[in-house]
Amino acid sequence: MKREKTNQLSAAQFEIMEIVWELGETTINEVLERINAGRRKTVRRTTIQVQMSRLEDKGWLAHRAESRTFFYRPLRDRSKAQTAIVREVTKRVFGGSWTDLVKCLVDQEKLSGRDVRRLKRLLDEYEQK
Amino acid sequence: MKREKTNQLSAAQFEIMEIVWELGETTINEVLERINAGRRKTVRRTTIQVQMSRLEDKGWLAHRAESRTFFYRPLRDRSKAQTAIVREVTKRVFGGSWTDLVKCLVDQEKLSGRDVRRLKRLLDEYEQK
DNA sequence: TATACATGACGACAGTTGTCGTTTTAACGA
DNA sequence: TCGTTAAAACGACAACTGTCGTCATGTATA
Repeated sequence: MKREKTNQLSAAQFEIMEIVWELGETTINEVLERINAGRRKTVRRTTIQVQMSRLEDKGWLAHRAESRTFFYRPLRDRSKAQTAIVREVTKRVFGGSWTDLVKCLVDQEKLSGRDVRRLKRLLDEYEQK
Repeated sequence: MKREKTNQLSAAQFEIMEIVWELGETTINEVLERINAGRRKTVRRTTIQVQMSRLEDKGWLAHRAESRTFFYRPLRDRSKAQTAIVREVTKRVFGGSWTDLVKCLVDQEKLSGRDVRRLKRLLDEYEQK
């Protein structure tokens, strides 16, 4: 009956986090502005506000108040979040096989020649260690 | 106010699909048995039933009735589903950069020497074409 | 000072998800 | 034939999500 709680980022929440990671310490208005920049369908301020509160509940953000305005800062790294997501997908979708994931990428034939060379270089570097 | 509908697989739904992909054509009971095999916390039959109905609504499964029993079969490939998920993650989490995704994997230092060699071979083959 | 304005607080709502419990009904065995 | 039983149908519910609208209040301005 009870579902375990995850504190995982939803799509909209990740998008907001991206902006906070980029700006370092920021306000609802700044995030709102970024979110709505070049968007056909814009969202309201309260939407962002609620999501940022939820992000705080989940432990991704913290804020301090300066006068009437809240300044939010990220509590966790972007790379940590990315890693967690990739790990989850690898586990859930590829039975934990990292190579199967990469194989899936390669099979999509979306990699350019440069991409391939870049990856090989990455792997070479990795092998050095 | 209106959200676009996705027909994307949820975690629990993907897990059920995995079983259907493996078994080819199967019943609720078979799926239930697999799901509950080696699980601390088991789920009820209706849980599976509801999820499989939802999968049918979303276009992932179809069924035929034989006597009182429904036989379900997958309508889409496993690899297609995997690809869709990887593509979505790449786009949403890595700004569409496949190489950044792989870099994230490599940075986790979870790849074994054999993994690396396997990947390099994969890339070599890919380069041939 | 009086008032408009900006900002966070609250509550709401429909859609999805993960999970059940209960009801109906067809099929099978005594 | 008739009761038992297994399957699907139905409906429910709490948690989360994406999105609002409205309210209270402190702040800055005329």
